Amino acid sequence: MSETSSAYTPKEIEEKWNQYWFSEGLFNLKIKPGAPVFSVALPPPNITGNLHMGHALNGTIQDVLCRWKRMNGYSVHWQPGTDHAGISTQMVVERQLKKEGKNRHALGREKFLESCWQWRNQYGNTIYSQYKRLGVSFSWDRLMFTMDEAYVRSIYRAFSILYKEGFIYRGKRVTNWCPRCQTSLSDLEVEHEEVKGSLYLIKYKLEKDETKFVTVATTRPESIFGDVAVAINPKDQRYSGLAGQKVRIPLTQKTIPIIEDAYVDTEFGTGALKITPAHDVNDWEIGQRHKLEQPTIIDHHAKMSVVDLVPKEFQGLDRFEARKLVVQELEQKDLLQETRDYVHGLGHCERCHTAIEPLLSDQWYVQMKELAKPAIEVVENGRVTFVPSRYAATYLNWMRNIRDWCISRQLWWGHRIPIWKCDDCSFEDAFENIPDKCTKCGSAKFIQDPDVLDTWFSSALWPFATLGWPEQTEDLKTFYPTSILSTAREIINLWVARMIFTGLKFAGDIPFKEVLIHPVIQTGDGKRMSKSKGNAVDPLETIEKYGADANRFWFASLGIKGDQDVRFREERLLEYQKFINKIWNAGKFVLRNIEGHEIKPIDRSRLSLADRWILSKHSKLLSSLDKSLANYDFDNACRDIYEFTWDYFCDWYLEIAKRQIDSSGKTGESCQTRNVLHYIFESLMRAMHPITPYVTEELWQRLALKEAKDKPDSIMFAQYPQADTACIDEQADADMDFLMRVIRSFRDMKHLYGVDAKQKAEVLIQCNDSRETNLLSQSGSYIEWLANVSAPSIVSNGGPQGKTASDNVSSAKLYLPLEKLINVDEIKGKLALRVGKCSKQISEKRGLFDREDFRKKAPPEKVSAMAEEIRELEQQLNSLQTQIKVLEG
RNA sequence: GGACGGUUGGCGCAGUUGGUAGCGCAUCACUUUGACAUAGUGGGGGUCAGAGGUUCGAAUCCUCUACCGUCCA
Repeated sequence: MSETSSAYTPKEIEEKWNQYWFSEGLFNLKIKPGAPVFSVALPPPNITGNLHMGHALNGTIQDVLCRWKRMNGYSVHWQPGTDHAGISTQMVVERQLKKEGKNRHALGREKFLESCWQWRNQYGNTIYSQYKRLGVSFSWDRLMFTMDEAYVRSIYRAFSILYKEGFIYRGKRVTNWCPRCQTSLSDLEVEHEEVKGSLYLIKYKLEKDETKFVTVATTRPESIFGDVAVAINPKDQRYSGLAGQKVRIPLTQKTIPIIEDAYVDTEFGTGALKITPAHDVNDWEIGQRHKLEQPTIIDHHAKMSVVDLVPKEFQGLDRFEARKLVVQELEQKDLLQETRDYVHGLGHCERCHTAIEPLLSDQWYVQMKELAKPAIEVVENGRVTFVPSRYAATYLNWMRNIRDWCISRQLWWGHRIPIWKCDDCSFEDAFENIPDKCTKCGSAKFIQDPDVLDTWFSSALWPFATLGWPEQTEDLKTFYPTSILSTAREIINLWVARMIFTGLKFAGDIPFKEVLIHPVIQTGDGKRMSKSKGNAVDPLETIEKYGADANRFWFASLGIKGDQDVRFREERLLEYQKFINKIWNAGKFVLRNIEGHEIKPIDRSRLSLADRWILSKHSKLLSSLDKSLANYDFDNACRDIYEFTWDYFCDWYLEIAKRQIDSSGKTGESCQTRNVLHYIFESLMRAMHPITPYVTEELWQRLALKEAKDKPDSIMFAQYPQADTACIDEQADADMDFLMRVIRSFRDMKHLYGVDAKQKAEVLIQCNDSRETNLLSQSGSYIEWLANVSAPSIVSNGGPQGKTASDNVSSAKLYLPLEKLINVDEIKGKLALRVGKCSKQISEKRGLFDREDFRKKAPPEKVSAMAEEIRELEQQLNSLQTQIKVLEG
């Protein structure tokens, strides 16, 4: 970066400071004895993942809070880490093996796991370097991985507690089976999607009288071989008397009973439901109620099983092939009554998008009812709160209707379920340490369960397992419960809920006090971003293009309390890139002006109006920032910073400061101006630092007084600026506001009448109010400087005669004599325009004011304010009309 | 089917206890004065999805409707 570069170059600055922050180890966890604690656990990204918009947004939110708290003197711990992502990682590694012509079964479990570790060590940490570019202040010396040794110990302890207390059981249930991934999935890992399919109406002939039949509606005709009953609603008149009779399964002639069950929806299809317990969750439940068999007729690969129930010609066929063939044969035999187009929800594997096959299988479950109870209570009684609060309902709805959690996965990569079973004596138990023989009979054939745990089982322990639980470590005592958890709403049930119940169960306390749910960033046209659709915007590219600070400012400006979805807009990044550039240039200006001058504390007794005004605005900014950050109103914080910096500091104060420095060396004002410039800008850098760490570090390092003994190594450890209420000066605000209106009015008049902006026009102000007269004479130079007019002459009465533009601001009447400046003829038309505009405003306001009800019932101050507005407008109109007359005469 | 969110100038959005609408981008005009043309100055542009209600007065509160989106069944 060179002193003279006019545009900000983010990449250069970001690399420079990243290098410094890391080489000095500034991000390493430091516990300050006695200081308040702020603790955050980063939602661990998946080792197969790359940084996406959600990570970047969420990272920014957490970083803003962590940096803010750190600057406020807190001991801040932000726990970073990654999770092993069972299915994803296994898929990635298997794909790689396939390219090499290998597969995991040929390789064997042990070798396969070696490949997984190899892959993880090579690629599993890329997301860290991506987070680094975003500038997040993790406790970088505390990286954790869910398969680290210490972490695994926590998992085995947690599992074994649940097992010994009877919360974990093995059960044969219909689970979501992914035929591609060859594993079961929890309900939450299944995505429901609308698909266009068909509803087939199939005739099941009555055993007693083959001329009669019951028509059953189904979307899965291939499953008829697994039917064990046809169910009807007991209230359904159409089928009265049929219960207890038998029907024949088409194509096989097997007889099955007609049963009655209130579950059957009479409105759906024909009102007769075929029951296939092994291949449908609801059918399984009905089957349980009626003590029916559960024959499996589709296998783990979603092919028709080789069993007697399935006719030979279908055995081994893929389920969709079989469907076609079944339909064909039904048609041939006139057993297909009708085929209707039908759109219905179908479960797909979240990872590979294969249609889920509901399958009866042995799985491990966690009994949830009792565990959920305290987790519901802590949200109901407000110990854990959601921001925005509406998400508490999402959470409670899930938890109150909680079903048991299927925690076993038929994978190799992950935490192998710590249950051993003896081949000889059938003894089975959970162990935290690997046993070498059966603890009951001593047999060596003591074999560990082949399945691994759901990845979310390990993630559920994240807030305390990372801190050393089950050991009562200092870290755990200091940083648990954590302060906030920030995440996306899609994992409230998947993850947040599970952390809350495990936290209460194992760590004995809530895992966090507040849950911040940020919006989801969609594509520009409101679609969900996804890698597979190829419509995802890569935050690394936008950081490269616009700079990390601009990206972070955008993320923060989205806030978390507004819309639940926001659309990606490149224009916004451009806007904030320009804003960072603006700050850069303002910084350059300040630096250039203080160079070679001794900066001292501000002498309050020698301040100009503009100095007092900017100090007042600055104090107001700081107190509002404090409130905004404490309430997680990041959007408000950004707006306030943007407005202060651009509209007040750059547009007005800097322009006045230039002239103050130039013109009034002898009064000593220039010296105060430099002090004020430095004071405000240095403070602004600290105020902004949590949002835009790079540009603020760069400028602050250059601004910070070198002689200051206690100057910290980085702005990240500097004190967050506090509002100085003594600086809040309502009178200065009002006075500046008046002068700004006068200045704008002169600019406007010059423009309106086509006066060359560079021409220093002679102006005159007539004013009767003593306060405003004083103000105009004391600070009249602001008008001269900023409106580019001559020093205004102020008179108490008698405006100029002749061809003159005029305007009213408060009690002041502004005159701009035009004869010498422009062609007077043009003016008339322009004045007429203004008359029209002014009259329109008056009639609008009159519309309200002239209503009797308004004057009678509205608060008196509102009525008088309105009257005042109208009076001013009328005066203006009057003045305009007079002007036209003057010009005409 | 249930729950939630959104609908404000061309686009993206503000609008905290109701007082007749603001910002950024874009657009038009003027300006290259030494922080910044990734700039400055000024202008034009909306009656707040629709309907009804409460009120002297509603973008803001209530009811219904439409459309878009998300989550859970």
